Amino acid sequence: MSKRLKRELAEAYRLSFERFGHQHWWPGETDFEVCVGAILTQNTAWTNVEKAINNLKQSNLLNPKSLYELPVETLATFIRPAGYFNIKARRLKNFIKTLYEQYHGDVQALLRGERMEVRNRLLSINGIGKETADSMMLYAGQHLIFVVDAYTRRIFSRHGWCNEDDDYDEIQAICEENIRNSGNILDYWRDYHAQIVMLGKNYCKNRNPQCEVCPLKPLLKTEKILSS
DNA sequence: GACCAGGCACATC
DNA sequence: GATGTGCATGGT
Repeated sequence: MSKRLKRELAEAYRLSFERFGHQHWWPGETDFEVCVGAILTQNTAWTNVEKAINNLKQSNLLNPKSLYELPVETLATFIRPAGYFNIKARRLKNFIKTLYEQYHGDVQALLRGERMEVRNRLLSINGIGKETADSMMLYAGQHLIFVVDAYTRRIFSRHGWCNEDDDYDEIQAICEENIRNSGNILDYWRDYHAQIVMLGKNYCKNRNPQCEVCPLKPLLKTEKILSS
């Protein structure tokens, strides 16, 4: 039934890995940096996020205590290159307030616990949605949870692996059920999501997909599977 | 100059 | 519950 789906998703990874190699995500030296990056990269190119993070690093502000004490208006000036800097400054402050006041600035403490409990804990922070929460859990924590993003929906629906209008949780369920391997699943899911982003950035733009040179081209002509 | 980027919350119907 | 809108910089 979904054997074919499993096979295609495994093949998609293999083809992408062959092109890009292992991505060793998430980029970031500490789990705290991963969380900050997860908020800053919302609807934003990573190159812009890097500038913002470097601004914080150069001023020795990239730690829970410093950012907790930094006024939100000042924070906004540092993260300006990441775009949406006013709203993101508030979102970062919301996250850090919870982290600092309830978990002593300990990211591992914040991320510790049963998966849905931790997820709901993160989702209750204004400015953290499903993708941001799941990214923190998968990459900063050790949680087995699959990160879905705009590229995932686009690539999966174009290949018939999900429906165009499936919501976040539906696509996540498809991924978690059908993307398995016999080795280290945590590492596999981390790099699988990274590969999806690489494919999306390079070959699957909204208006102008580059299917001819996409490593997934061999999979494109297959008939649609997975209907409900 | 148009388009795009690793979303999210909120208003309105 | 579905749909629309504001948020903003920087690269192609």
